[in-house]
Amino acid sequence: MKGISIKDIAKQAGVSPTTVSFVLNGKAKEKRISDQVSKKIQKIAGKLKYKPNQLARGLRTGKTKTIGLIVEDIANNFFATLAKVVEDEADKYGYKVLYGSTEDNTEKAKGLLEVLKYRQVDGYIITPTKNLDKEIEQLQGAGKPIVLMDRYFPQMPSHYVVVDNYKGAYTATEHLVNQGYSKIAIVTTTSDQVQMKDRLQGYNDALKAAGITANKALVKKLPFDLDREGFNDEIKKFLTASKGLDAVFFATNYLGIYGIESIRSLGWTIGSDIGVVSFDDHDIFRLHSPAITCVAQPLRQIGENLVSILMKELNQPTTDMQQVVLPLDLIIRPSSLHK
Amino acid sequence: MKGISIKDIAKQAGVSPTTVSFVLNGKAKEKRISDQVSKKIQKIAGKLKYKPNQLARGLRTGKTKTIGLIVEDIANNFFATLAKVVEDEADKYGYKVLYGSTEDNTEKAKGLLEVLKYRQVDGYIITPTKNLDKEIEQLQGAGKPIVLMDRYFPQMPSHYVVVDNYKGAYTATEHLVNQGYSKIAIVTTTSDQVQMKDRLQGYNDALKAAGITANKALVKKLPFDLDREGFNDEIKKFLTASKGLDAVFFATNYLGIYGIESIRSLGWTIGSDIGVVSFDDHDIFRLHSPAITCVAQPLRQIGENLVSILMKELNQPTTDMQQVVLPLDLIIRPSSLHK
DNA sequence: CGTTCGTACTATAACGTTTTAGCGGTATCC
DNA sequence: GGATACCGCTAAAACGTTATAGTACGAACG
Repeated sequence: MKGISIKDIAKQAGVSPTTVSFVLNGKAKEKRISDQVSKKIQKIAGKLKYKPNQLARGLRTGKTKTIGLIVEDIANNFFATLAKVVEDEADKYGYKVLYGSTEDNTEKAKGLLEVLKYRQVDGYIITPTKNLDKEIEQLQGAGKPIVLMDRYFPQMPSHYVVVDNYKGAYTATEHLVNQGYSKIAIVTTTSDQVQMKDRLQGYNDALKAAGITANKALVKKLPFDLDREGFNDEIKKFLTASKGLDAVFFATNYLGIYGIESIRSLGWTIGSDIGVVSFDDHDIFRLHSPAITCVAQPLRQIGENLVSILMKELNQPTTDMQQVVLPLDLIIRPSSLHK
Repeated sequence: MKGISIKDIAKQAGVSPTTVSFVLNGKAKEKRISDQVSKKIQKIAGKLKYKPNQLARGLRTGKTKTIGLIVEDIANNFFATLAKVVEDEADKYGYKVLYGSTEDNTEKAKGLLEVLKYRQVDGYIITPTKNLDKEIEQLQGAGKPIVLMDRYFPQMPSHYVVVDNYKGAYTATEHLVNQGYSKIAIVTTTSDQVQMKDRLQGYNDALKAAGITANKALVKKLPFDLDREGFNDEIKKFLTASKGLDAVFFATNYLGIYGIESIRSLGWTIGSDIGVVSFDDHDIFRLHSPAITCVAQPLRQIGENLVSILMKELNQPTTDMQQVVLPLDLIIRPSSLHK
């Protein structure tokens, strides 16, 4: 069950494969193929439902019309929704998406890059892990367009699309202060990557601006690779250890989810016993009672920017880096209003 | 920045590309290449970090080591989690995944099949839409292994991995009856595909078995393409129109989520005012207060089965169809206990 | 009338791999 | 001593494209 090839069309039209290729690639004018022949070829191609073999084309041209999408965890709501947007947008340009999850593990990420590289993807959208800068620079050096997302390497020039993490965290913390909460903790990750640093900094600066002195005991950093129980145990331990604590800011959506679960299992009432704000929106936050205040990322915008930058680079590479920082929305809900 | 090719290795080793290919494909013994040469080639390949060009290989062999994953909506928790499992499992066999979302739209699904076909994926995992049987049969006819998931076409032989929808719905409904609820509604989709039919049948039969006469006014079918507000409006309208209603079974996870939102915005108390059970588990159901009883799908098992069947078919196609029906777990939570 | 030019195509090579057929040489057989 | 078999390897073709160089033909030019 072989597919239709350019040769089949050539045979039927009584011309050479070269001519068929020219016509089908819109080079009829340029290559001075007569309208007559041109139309005949078009018609036959249509009738036979000819679809170019992307492998052969890729082998010859070096372009596969495929982009690699590397995320932290495709099962996570944030990345899955983004994957959908990327799929949609890429499709508009005729590109398909190969995806992979790093689990925030640098070795896994390197493996993914390797595989995608020898699968000849044309460009990459990457949520980088720690220490992935060397590999990324190497790919860039090889002329492969890359757009980073969610985070980037401050010392390394690159295209990226991120959100204003600092301001998001600042606004969230400020909001808690304005609502009358004063002993405000943050639960974040052990990651020292820029996005988490910025969030922590935003939290710290907002407290300082409110005249609240920093208290290291109110900052809890958790590793990525705990399981559900591990997260819950750690969070509960942390929350109960901090006397007088009256609000907590969770720095990622999954921390927020575990956080809610933990607080509930402690029997505390969200809002009055403890104010809660989380980074990232999620159906859960909207539906929880009380609903959870959050800093929402503009997912569609992020995805659109990622793909449009990548496509621009694929078509006409430039030397200047496109760096987009999108604003965040603070969505205020009851979880932070009942002090 | 060309990659290392088999020719580079051949040159360095002073042998022909053929020999290199034999050795690197493990055919050294079979093709009687001497250990000496064999080892030399291995060493050079290792040193140069040779990675075969998958395009060239694919062009020659017709195998791309890529599988196409067609789901309803990759942004949906159920499908995203599944995509992760499929990614993991496929990786074990050296396969990568190209994905696409149908939005339950047959035309989109056809488009996806088309694209994946001329991208030469080796096999498919498909959540079929209505009327996709013709296209699937055609692909099967072309010798492409396909495993269906979530649903299948009863009149068409195919491999599939599904869950026991009938029994799941039956058990869920029976549970509501046992808890003392008696006027039990179901909110399902307009889809007349087998998985939804089975769920509806399970619901009906469980009621019948309990001596409760069917009441068409308690069955609500909603189309897939509403927006959030549309779903909420419809559900609210339905729930308030049914006098005496004391429990409701939502037949998919997204319906369950909208359902909770709707019930809450009506000001009803889940559990006492109205018992709730949903199909599919979700973080939301676990974290909601009260937590929502649900019929959970064994995601990892589904994914593992899908990939393992597909791989078996890729390696040694058989004529008999592998059809797996996995059992479901009823996870009982407070939303269905307070009558 | 020989040269140049333009038109409308085509032959051929190349991309990197795998596969088939085969080659030159030595050893074995009857 | 001629056929046969094995050994260790290689030449060449093929997969389906695209890009480069070129060709055959007629017209225009000087």
